Amino acid sequence: MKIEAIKGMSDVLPPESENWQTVEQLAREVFRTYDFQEIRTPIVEPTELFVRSVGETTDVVQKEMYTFKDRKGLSLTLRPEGTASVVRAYIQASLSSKDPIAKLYYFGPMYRYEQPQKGRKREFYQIGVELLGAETPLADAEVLMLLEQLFLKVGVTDTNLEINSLGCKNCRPDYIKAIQKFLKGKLNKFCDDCQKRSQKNPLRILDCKKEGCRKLTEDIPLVSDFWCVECHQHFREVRGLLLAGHVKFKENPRIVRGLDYYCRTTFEVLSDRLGAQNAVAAGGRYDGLVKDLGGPDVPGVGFAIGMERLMMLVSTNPEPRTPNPKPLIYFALLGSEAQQKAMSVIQELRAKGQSVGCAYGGSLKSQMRRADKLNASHVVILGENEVVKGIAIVKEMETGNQKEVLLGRLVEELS
RNA sequence: GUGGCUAUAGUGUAAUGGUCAGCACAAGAGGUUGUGGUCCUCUUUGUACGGGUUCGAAUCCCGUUAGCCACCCCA
Repeated sequence: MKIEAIKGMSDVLPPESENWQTVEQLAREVFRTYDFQEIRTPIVEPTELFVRSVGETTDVVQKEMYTFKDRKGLSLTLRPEGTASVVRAYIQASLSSKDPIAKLYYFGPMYRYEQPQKGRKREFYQIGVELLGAETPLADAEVLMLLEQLFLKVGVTDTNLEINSLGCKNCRPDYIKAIQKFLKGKLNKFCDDCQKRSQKNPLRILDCKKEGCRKLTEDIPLVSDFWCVECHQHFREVRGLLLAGHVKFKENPRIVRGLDYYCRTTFEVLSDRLGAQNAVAAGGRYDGLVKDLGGPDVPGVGFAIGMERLMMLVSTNPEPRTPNPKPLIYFALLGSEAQQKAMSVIQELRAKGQSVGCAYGGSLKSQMRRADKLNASHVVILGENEVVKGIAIVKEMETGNQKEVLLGRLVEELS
């Protein structure tokens, strides 16, 4: 009976894990240049947090959360997204009273109980950014500029940024009413899903993929016609700033987000190399959220990048085979006496930062074969003969040259 | 939650219902005293799981699980 990872969850093995590290490192570098700082929050939170932030009627809350009771009967949930936790932490630590602006980023796993498919796992990693405390369009623009920079930095250049504004508390209700009015009388012509959407979240009808529904909504009223003066102004300024910052984007009045807390600016980064789940990053503004969760009335804007999806775009770049040897020194050891003699040398080299491997047994031939497989730059051969003479043989693998070195001089020779 | 496709060593793949499930790569051990890559020899590892049909099942049927793809939805 084999034990395997559960459905929708997978291991990131070497050498792929190295690629993850590289991307994460580049991301951290970008965050630093934008003066964002890392926040780490628990993976498990009270269920209530997500119900209240993401929204009771959303699919994420209704059917996708990993929710369970702890030993005292408290309802806990594995976080399905990052923003709620960050906002919770922001409120809990009273960050707003220490600094009116908080610029935070995170990196970690999220959990959603969904049917896995291309680019979608039940456990998936996100890189996220939250900028709290700034209502100005400049904040939206800065976050989007950061996002673009990050993609450029990791070498992904064939994605498209699409933006929209969902309006705010004041003007969105009018828009929803308009949609419902538009649907009246012809709802039965829409697909089953859209009929359900008209009740639950009428905005979603806008991004139905079915051709029939698409046709029917060709002349549906657009949000832009319902923006209040402030939303209009806000969105115009965001666009202006993006243009000034040379960020390429497309306006898409049909972008609708599935999480309730979004308002005003929303955006998605799309790729046609990802299959049906074509968004590699998405986000937007969430001005009422902090207050809704019991904090001060602080605005916010942020995004999350799907790490697995990003890696799909990154790793398809052809990587050149590098035959260059690694700076790895491999110790071929024959006999227990040789092993003993090698210990202090190995320890010293590693302490100096040198990467060192050693054979755990086998013939010299197999040890050499292994050194070659590991792509070691040098092999130190230490057998019974060498121990007697108080020396070791140092072989440079690329040239095949080798020389005898006194044991006492080994560290010096190799570092 | 729904639908379609799939499941044979670590990986990629063969095998009309009928010998011991074959091949390649990978991995490991050797190739006259203790020296890597090429080459040669040998070795390890497999029909996802559970039922059924049959004289006989990798092969046909049912169920389960997992993977892939899509819907819903989302990063």
